[in-house]
Parts: sequence; C-alpha cells; structure tokens
Amino acid sequence: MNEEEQVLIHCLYFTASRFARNITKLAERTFDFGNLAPSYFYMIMIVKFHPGITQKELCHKLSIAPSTSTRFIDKLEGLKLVTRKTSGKQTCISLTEDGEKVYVQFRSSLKELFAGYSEILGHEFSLDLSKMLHEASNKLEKEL
Amino acid sequence: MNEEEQVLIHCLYFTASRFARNITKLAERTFDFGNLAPSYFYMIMIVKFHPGITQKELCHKLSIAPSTSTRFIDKLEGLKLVTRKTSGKQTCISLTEDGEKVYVQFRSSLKELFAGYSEILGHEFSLDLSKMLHEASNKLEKEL
DNA sequence: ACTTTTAATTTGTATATGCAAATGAAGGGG
DNA sequence: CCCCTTCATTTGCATATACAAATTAAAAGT
Repeated sequence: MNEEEQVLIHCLYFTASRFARNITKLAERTFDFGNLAPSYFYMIMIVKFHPGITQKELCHKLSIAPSTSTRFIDKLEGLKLVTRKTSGKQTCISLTEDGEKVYVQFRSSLKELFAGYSEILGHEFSLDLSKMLHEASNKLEKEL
Repeated sequence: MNEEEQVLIHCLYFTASRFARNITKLAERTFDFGNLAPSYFYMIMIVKFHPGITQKELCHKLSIAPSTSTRFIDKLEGLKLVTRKTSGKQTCISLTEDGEKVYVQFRSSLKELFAGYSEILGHEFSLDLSKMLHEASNKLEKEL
C-alpha cells in the first residue's frame, strides 16, 4: 500500500465524506416517495417524537445550521406535512395528519434501507459503525 | 433510550451524514489557506501521486460524479494548480509547480487535522472508524 | 471510408447546506 | 416606560454536489 492510500484511508474527513456520499445514494433510492431528500424524513421523525419542538432543538438533534432548518421547514410546511406556531422568539413545529401518514411510510422504507445495507456490509458491522459515528458526532459537537 | 433515539443511532445514513457535517467543520477550520474547500486538496493529493490521471479515475478514487470533477478541475485550473491535457476522449490532469507547493502545505495541515480529531475521539478509535468507513465505501460502491 | 455505437467530458439545472448579516421579539437596567 | 442587549429565526449569498441531456471523440461494424 503506497503513501497516498495510507493517507486516504486514515483521514476521517475523507473517508466520512466519501461514505456519506455513497450511503446517500442508497438512501435516495430507497426513499423514493414524496420527492423529498432523505434528511426531511429524519426531521419528520424527530417532530413525530417531540411534537411542538423548537427549531433550535431540531437543529441540534439533526446537526444542521439554523438556516438549513428554516428552509427544510418551509418546504415541509408547503407540503402541509408540518405546522409552525411562533411563540415569542421561538417557533414550534408539529406534524399534520399528512405528516403522520408520511411518517408511517418512512418507517417501512427505513426497514428496507437497513436491510439493504446490512446485506452488503453485514448486520453487526453496520450496527457497530453506526454507533461509532453517533458517539463520534457527539464528542465532536461538544468540542466544536 | 426511546424508540426515536434507537432509530437515529442505528441508521447508518443518518449517523454518517451527521458525522460528515461535523468533521467537515473541523476540516474547513484546519485547511484555512487558499480559500478552497477540503475536498479540493484530496483531489490535488491524488493527482500528486498519479500525474496524468484521467478524470474518470479521479471520480472513482474520490467517489464523486463526473460533473463534480469537471467543476473542481475548472476551479483548480483557474487557480493554476493543475493542468488539463486532452488526449482523445479522455482528459489527463497533472499538477503545476504551484500545485506542488499547495500539496506540501496540505500535508502539514493534514497532520494538524489528524491531531485535532485524535485528541477528541482517541487515536485508535479514529483509525478504526476511518478504516471501517473506507471498507464500507468500497463494498457499497461495488454493489451500487 | 461511412455510419453507428460507445464512452468521457461538459453544460444546464436543481438542491442541501453553510456563514454572515438582517430581522424581530424578550427581558433587564436605568 | 424606553433603550440596550441577547437570542431565535430568516434572508441573502455562496458552494459542493448530483442527475440528465448535450457534446465530442474514439472504435467497431458494414
């Protein structure tokens, strides 16, 4: 193995970005209803479990910038999947009935996605990798 | 741990995208010369080790779409860091002298980046995670 | 040698995403 | 009660990235 490969394999920024691109392709193929990118469904799920969550909390749970959350919510609101309710400085988000329906579909696609990559990567391996990424994100966020 | 957290922690798409966003922040802070996003430096490194590499090979090594490579190279060419040489259907890319200089800088920033996340995540952990991501990308690419 | 096919690159267009500046709303000090 | 600060959200702008269609150049079949 030459020097270049060593560097590429050992650089977390590089391997993580590359892997994210690859798994995004798989996810986009799996969530092929609704014309929404996969990330939107994760936002829907979080709102499902935290009705009336503030945008700020959403940003934190998804690790996205506030501006990104604004635009996501704009889009979801436009599709009548969530509702905004401003309360003072904050904005609280909840699911509409249509949003609930989309959530149900999402959950079944999610199983498909799990099955898809588990078959390719191995079930245990996928679980381990996912947990490590989760843990690493939390540590990084605490420091940055 | 509730159902939502379970799903979020176990979904590789979600944890991978989130982690990629977080580590990108760290990388952008570390590579603060040249006004280039981190990815460009990886392209430069690959060209450094494969002078005259074709665009197609670059795409494969970086896991990016051909159109993305075109635009990256446009930018690097504009900055006089690489040169294009079309040969038939293909285009071959090499570093200029300035490109070589940038590469040297990049290598030292890379050490900084490694040190930065190793301190937060642990040296062994970082290495393991990076290797797993590398391996997983390769498997995924083979299948998709 | 001409036409058809194939393969690499480019261009057009769309989107997720971020940062920095602007807005707007609460709350505290005088 | 007004000003100033603080903080959540939004808006303006920039960019990495992808897909699909267009281009271009080699290669293959006739």
